[in-house]
Parts: sequence; structure tokens; C-alpha cells
Amino acid sequence: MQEAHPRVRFAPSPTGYLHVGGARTAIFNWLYAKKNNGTFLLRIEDTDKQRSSDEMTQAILDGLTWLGIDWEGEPWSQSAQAERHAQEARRLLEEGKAYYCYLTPEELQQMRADAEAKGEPYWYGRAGLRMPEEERQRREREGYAKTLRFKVPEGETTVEDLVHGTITFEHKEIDDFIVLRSDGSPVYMLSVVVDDHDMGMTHIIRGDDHLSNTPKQVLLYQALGYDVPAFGHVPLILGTDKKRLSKRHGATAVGEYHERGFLPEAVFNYLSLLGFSPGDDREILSRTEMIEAFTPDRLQISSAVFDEQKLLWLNGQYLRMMDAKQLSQALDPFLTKEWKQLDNTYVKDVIGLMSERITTLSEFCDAAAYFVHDPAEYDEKGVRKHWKSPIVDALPELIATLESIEFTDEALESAIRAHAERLDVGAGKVIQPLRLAITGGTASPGMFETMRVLGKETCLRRLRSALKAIPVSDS
RNA sequence: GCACCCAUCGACUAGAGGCCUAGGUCGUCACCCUUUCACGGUGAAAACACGGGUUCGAAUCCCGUUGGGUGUACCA
Repeated sequence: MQEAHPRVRFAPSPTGYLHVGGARTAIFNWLYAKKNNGTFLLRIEDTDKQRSSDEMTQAILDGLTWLGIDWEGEPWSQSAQAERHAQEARRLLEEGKAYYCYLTPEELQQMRADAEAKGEPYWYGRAGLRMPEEERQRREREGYAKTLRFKVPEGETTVEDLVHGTITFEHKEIDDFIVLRSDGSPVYMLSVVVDDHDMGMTHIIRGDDHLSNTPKQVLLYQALGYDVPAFGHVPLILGTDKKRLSKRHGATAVGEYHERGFLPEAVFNYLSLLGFSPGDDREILSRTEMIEAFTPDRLQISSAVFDEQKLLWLNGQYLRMMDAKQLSQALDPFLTKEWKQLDNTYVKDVIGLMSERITTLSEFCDAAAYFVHDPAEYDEKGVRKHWKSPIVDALPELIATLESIEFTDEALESAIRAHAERLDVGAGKVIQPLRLAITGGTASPGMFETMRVLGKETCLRRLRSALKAIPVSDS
């Protein structure tokens, strides 16, 4: 029954932007829901009021939307459920599954310090219950702050993890943990469990960092009389130094990739394949194909290094798969003011020439700068290599010819090739100086197309000023 | 420290005992295409962490070592 319509969620805490690791977790959950005809929900874990903010919540929502991940209904707010969580905690107390601990933070800290001094591991070990009854009562009378701790039962808990398989934890390794703080607020461990139950979650797919805490949560599910959902723990994303991916590794926020001109499809594709593989040799999969291919048992169990090189490549692939219209639409937000003022057809022509020469949208304006400005300077190495007599000496002659022809690819090509032939040199010998004069550099799209798009007037003007500006050297 | 997780080319991965002379992709290198740059094409170098078992046979199963990760909070 559960299998038919699974309910899954992504539960970020709004203490930062949408991290690529979080995005990937969201993607896996989303894929699982789509694949199995289930429901994907969002929950904002905003119980840490100090570090949470509405801006961050919005940024996370924006990031998900950008990636094309949609969720059902309004995002669930964890903090809004605090009273409900506390209620459930009190139920644990009534049922004898939790107890009040009157130890002060100072006393706890002392225990820690003592343990460390003796070189022993710190262990709370039900200290709150070991306190003599009269002392407990005295502290209660005197209004000592008290926390509610979960009484971890004896035994062991086995988790059937969707990606890791069977894992057993012995309860003697688990300390009695706090479920209600001394101010009465619920602690994360409790909140997740109650929320996931209330939201009807059937599968919890989340980061590996929650694996060790899973038995505590399972114990809570059982103590509260809830059905225990299925768990799947996906490995974390690492930086190039194999350490957990963080800001110092470069861009980690999804929004940064957006700004840097990556396409959402490419990022989605890349992230999906980081820790998952369809099992065949496909590297480029559409959303639909990804949904079709997705199954948690093909999820990787070891962590993966985030490799921007491959993302870059994928982005280039997606860029080249777009037609002119799609590309110019995607490019639009990345165009500078001067580009936006240009004639639409002209910009489209330029995009057509540049599309396979860029890998991110943000590169475009710089890479195509000479389509807007006459070169202000000329590539030094290019000058040394290509600006020589007798080719350059013969340029005025070529200019004269160009003046009389129509700027089509064909006409330009035959004029320039004929000119080269007259000089008895390969066409490249003529084309390189032309490129230098017209673009200022040594790399550009095909020269005939470039000149056609630039137009006769611009080309001739640039040729004439190059002739004046660059001194000719003998070969 | 203790507990848990993990370990195939530099990176992402395929591999569920013989199909492995370990496959694909990114990156790297070479060559081809070519007016340059890119794209594209062809090819090359490049890995089963180590040590023991189990088995006729192990990248695949078991144990240990080493290495990495996570958890162990009145953070989430």
C-alpha cells in the first residue's frame, strides 16, 4: 500500500542558500516521487530562529524552482509545529518513556571536563535519573530548569536502509538524549520524527550525515506509536580534497551556478549523476529519462567528488542542443546593456556563430566583444606572427576588392581566396591578418561568416584602422 | 576515544563469482578535420587501497589492516 503512492520530502534548514548537496538530495526525493507516482513535499526546518531567515527560505525555494523541482502545496514550517512536538514529548513522559533531568548545563559541562581529564569518553548515562529522589524534588520545588530526556530502552535497532542495506545499532551506544530543552522547546531529533509522521512520510531519503542518528529516530517512532518509514541515506558530496564540500571549494550554492551562466537542465543532470547512475552508458538524460531510470538501489553508497569540469562539459552539451531561439532567450539575462540595444537579428546571428564556442552563458559578452566594439588593441603574439609583408602590403588591394562585392559567405570566400592565389600564398596566410585586424585577436568563428555578420562597413573601417595602427614587420 | 558508513583510472561511474586482456563519460595527451578558436572524429596513457582467507575460479563473498567520511550538543 505504501509502495503505491510514496510520500517523500526535502527538509532544508534556511540557514544558508540552497547547497548543491541539498539540491541533490531534493532531486533524488523528487525523482523517487515522480517515478513512483508519489508526492513530494517541502518542509522548512526553521526551528533555529537565530540562524534562519525568510530570505534564505526564499532563496532555497527559488533554487529548487530554477532546477525545475516542484513540490506539492505550501512548504511545511517546522517551527509552527513546536507546540505539537512538545505535546508529543509530554506524552512520552506520561508513558514513562522519558524523564526530567534537573542537571544544570554547568554540571553537565563538569561531567564532560572530568571525563576528559581522566581520558575517558563522556557518557551521560542516565545521570538525571541517578540523582537521589529528594534532590530531584528539591530542585523541582526550587524551580530548577529541567530538560526532558528520552529513556533509551535496552536492546538493538536494525535499520533496513534503501541504499546501505541492513545496519544494526546497539542501544548501549546511544545516550539518553534531550527531546525538550529547558525552555520547553522541542529538539530537532523529536521534531523531525513528529513532522515526518504528521506529514505522512513513507520514505526518508536524506544525506548520510543522518545515518548515525537514525536509530534514535526509529526509537522515537516506536515510542510514539508511529509507523516507521523506510530510510535511504545518500552519500555526501565531497570537494576535490575529499573533504565535505564547503565554500572554500568554490561555488556550492545552486544560485551561484545560475549566476555563472549554467543551465538548470545541465545542473540537474549533473547532480543526478553524482551518486546515481542509470546503469547504462548514458551521460545526458532529460528529466523524463532520469525519472524513468531512477531507482534508489542504483544510488551510490560511497561519496562523490564534485567535479566542475564535467559540469562545464555537460553545460556545453546542453547549450549546443538548444536552437537559436532557445539560446537567445537563455542568454538574454546575461546580455549587457549595449548588447540589448543592438538589433535583434544581428544578436541572433552572433549567437549562431558563438554558440559552440562558449560553455556558460556568462562568457558570451566577453567572448563576442568584437561584435560590438572595434578592437582597441591587437593581440601581440598575433601581430608578430601574422602582420607581415608582403601580405599586409597587399591589403589595400584586397580592401578595394571587398568594397565592390556583396558580403555573403560565398562572395567573401571567393574574393579572399582569389586574392591569396594572386599573392601565391595559402588562404590562411591572408585570413589570419584579416582576423587580427577585424577582431583584434587570433581566435574567432570562421572569417567569412564573421565578416558577413559584421558587415562591409565595419570590416573595411577596421581594416583601414589596423593598417594605420599596426606597424608592419618583414617576414 | 567510541559507534556507524565507505573504498574500481586524476574525477563521475559500469561491474551483483567465471562474459574482465576491467567497459563508458569528464579531464589529460596524440592524430584527423580546418582560415584561427571551438565543435566534431579517431586513438593512447590511466584503476580493482593492502594483507589474509572461502572457492576449481574473486573487482565481486568473509576477516583484518590502512585510508577517508559521518555521528557522538539544551545545532539542524
